[in-house]
Amino acid sequence: MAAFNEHGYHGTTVRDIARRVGVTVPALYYHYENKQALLVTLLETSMSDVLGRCRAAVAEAGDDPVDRFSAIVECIVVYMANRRGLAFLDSEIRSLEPENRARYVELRDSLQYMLLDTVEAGIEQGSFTTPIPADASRAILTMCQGVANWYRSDGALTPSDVAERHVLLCLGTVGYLAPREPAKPASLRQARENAGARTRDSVG
Amino acid sequence: MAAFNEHGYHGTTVRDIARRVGVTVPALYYHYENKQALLVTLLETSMSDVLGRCRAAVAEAGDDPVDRFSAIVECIVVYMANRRGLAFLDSEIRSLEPENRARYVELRDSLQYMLLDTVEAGIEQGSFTTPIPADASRAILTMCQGVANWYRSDGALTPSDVAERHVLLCLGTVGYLAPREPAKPASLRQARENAGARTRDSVG
DNA sequence: GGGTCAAGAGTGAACGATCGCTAAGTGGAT
DNA sequence: ATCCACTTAGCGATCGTTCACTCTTGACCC
Repeated sequence: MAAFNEHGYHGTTVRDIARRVGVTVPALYYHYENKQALLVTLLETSMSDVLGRCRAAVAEAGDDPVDRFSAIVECIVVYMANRRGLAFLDSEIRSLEPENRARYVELRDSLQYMLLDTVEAGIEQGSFTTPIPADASRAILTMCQGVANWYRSDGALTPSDVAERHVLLCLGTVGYLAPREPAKPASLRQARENAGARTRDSVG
Repeated sequence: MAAFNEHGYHGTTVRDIARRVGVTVPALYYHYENKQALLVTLLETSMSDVLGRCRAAVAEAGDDPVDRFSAIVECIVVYMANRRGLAFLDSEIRSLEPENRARYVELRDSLQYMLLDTVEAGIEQGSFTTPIPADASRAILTMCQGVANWYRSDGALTPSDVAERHVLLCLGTVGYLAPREPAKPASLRQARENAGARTRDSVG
């Protein structure tokens, strides 16, 4: 993953991967069919992982669409910040053969639909106001995945900090306005109330 | 650009580039020092181009931070939708040698600061309410550049449509709330008023 | 329990192909 | 005569991949 992330798929040599793992090249070919299989395995397990975590987070979040939405965003951002190696996720799918690419896109779409479901639920109950939930969901997923591109663990913000900020940003993107009843995580509730407070100040 | 976009930097052969251009390989080397120079030229001219367009758009937009902000977002998205070949922009900078990479990052930062300036101006006049303008600016730039990754010209939306929607989304991201005096482009004014209308409905 | 054998996991060496790049030469315009 | 734009041919290096082989482990039969 580190190698693919540093040099890209074509820029990474099988010899380099073997060296990092600490085995010889034919040993890699004993476990994986070819170079592409290495990338496919990496992409699919990673995407499945983040998808699974988001499903779990959403299940824990309860019934409120706003909580569910926040949980997904938080989950994705924390994952991306903690595992920066996945920055290349979306930029290397062009190196996949069609059927491998299709399987990966399917996983990614699951995540986007999950997001879209909560956004639409939020709109239905009046919490979210965006007239274009599908575009908003795609944009949010893009900006959350983008975190992996710039986050550095030696910076000032922890992954949780970044996640909290992105929850705030994303709530704005879907047109969330009014502050709500206290949510479960204290940090999220605080961020949301901050947004709500400023909202009220500005609206007057 | 098409070749780099399809296969990535390392995945593109000099022979392929030469073939697409319609010349032989040494003819390329007569005009460019090496393969990297081809990528550098492409990245820098493209980034300078979008930066110049944004500067022009912001100059035309007048003094209102909201108008200026909207103009930048619209400009970037239209550019990305029209020239999809630039999708690889941010994913190929890792293939650059350090000094080339630094020059490109500098250009990109100019764009981000331009965005940040308008966001902060908007906050100062009370139009935008986000407490984290820097994070918002970065997130917005990420999601606007992301348009190049999925936009297809054979889809239902024109570049202008997509730009309009992203203006709406991005206004939400920076915490824009109240509808304002009519702006210049009718489509933008309409989108903004839609957002405002729904905002008022929801807040009650 | 000792001998046999098959499978698993890995190695060193090398294959053909293709890569980025260049030396040397050609034709035409100034 | 000289430079520009470009060509053909081919260089050495490196790529993904495979061949043939070794070593270890564990199951099996007598």
